[in-house]
Amino acid sequence: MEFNKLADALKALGDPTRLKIIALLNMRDCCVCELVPIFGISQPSISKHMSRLKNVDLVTEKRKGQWVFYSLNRQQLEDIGFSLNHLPDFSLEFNELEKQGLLVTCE
Amino acid sequence: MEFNKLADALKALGDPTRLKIIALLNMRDCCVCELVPIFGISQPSISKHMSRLKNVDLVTEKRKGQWVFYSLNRQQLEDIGFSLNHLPDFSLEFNELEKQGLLVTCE
DNA sequence: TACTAATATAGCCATATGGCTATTTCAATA
DNA sequence: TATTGAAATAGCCATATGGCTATATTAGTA
Repeated sequence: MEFNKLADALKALGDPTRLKIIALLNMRDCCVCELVPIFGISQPSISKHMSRLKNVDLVTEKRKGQWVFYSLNRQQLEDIGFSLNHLPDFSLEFNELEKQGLLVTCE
Repeated sequence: MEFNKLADALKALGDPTRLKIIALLNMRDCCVCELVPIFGISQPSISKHMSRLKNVDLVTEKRKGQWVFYSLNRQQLEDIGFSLNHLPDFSLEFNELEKQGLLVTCE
């Protein structure tokens, strides 16, 4: 996953409410009106959280009648875990540091 | 990992600067004065980032002479990835919803 | 066509965040 | 001891965030 996308996705996950929403969606698709009583926060607040999760492709939505059901994008969640364990190679940065004599080689 | 700790750790990772610091530490231990020219931000800003990473156990520090070297806590990073792929079971929340007749069972 | 229910959007507000400069602390050294 | 260099802390500021209420939008129904 592209580096800044990864940071964005982690940021979206780094809120207890959104993380719990992800855990709930991992069990079962949910609509907004189910999440409201679980969290005890307003409907617009839940909607805003869903919007953030959707923006980083962690959830998808599907309208069913008057409800909008949200599903977890498990692939994206896996990709995040994978990316965390396969962080990009930044040796170029160290080469640059060395070129400028800024590497600290201690002991 | 405890749920709120996980959210805190993800939040710490959810910033491009800190995520890149983690990626850099994955290659090699670094001190603050090496990170400053890499990011082009002030020394106190780097220090603050290191402090946040330390608070969620993603890095450890070791003083060597006048420098403080930071190391990645790979175990913690792995734990985060693992926890993401093994989110807690929140069926109780759905039981509660059902008890209150708030489950939306559509189609 | 109204009316209701679910969801989204707009906009407000208090707090958190990520940058900065100035200053302090701590270790090495002249 | 005085000085220098690295890192941490304090405190400022602009922006982002996560809550809220009010209002729009959309689908189902009387």
